[in-house]
Amino acid sequence: MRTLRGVRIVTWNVNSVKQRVPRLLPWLDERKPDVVCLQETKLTDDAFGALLDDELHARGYEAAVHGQGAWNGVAILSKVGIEDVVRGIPDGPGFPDPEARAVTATCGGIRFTCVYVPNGRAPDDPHYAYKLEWVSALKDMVEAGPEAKVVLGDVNIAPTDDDVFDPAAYVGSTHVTAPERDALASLQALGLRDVVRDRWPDERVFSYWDYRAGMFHKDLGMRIDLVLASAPVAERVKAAWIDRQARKGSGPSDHAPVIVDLDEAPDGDIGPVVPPPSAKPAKRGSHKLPQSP
DNA sequence: ATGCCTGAAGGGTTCAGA
Repeated sequence: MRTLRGVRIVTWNVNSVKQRVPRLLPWLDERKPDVVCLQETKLTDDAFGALLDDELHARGYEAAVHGQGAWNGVAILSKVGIEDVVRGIPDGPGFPDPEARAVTATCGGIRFTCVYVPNGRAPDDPHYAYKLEWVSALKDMVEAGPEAKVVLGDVNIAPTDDDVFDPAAYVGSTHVTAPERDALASLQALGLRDVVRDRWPDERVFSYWDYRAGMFHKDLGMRIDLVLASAPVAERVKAAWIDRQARKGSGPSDHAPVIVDLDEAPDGDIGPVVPPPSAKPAKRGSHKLPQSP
């Protein structure tokens, strides 16, 4: 366990950990996070272990995985211990059966809940009602947890219109509707702070860009991958940023990792808040909608 | 074209993702 350097925590929807191994392992070596929450692993627990156990152990990680074949799947990797693992949301909703969308563990004294919130598909789809029920059940579980906690992952909800490249492009779609935003706000009302938005209140900050139509190149994305921290954790944040570098190059996920560095001293001077140069988001500006030919 | 990529499963195509 690190006691002097603080703790670096991450959430990253990797969109198939099997396909992402060539990006994930070098990224772990480069960024050296202490706790990594992964979503859309798309592997059973046995397959995850066969693929990654040796590579992770060699890097000092223990893993708590909750997966299934083909779809969904979450995992927490930790260098600072991993205890009291809970898979899924006990008594939570399913479609119709429970899906592998949450895993919770205590790492370095903080309770981490790694989530992959259901997509919802469309506001009139049964998956949309399931999504709202799922977030409500998540809130109940998190509320019953300890004081020092972080809920992080792909929440599939853009908290505000500032979190999408153009609100007009999403009218009638999921991820931006009032009931979804209300459900997210109810979760945050437990005292969870959106630490990336807190750090970049007026900046254009996205975590997901569609693979198609050069959306990443044009920086037309959404911010749907969040790190929500309770006060004892949020007070320790010394940097919070989205690693757009990991979205570049060949074979990326369509999501970028969200990185949060916590200072070790809960009540000490946290010093200047300065991210790496590559982390500075572009200034918010006007952007055209993608046009159909 | 109104799902423009990508991944998975299963089968030469379809579904799902946000």
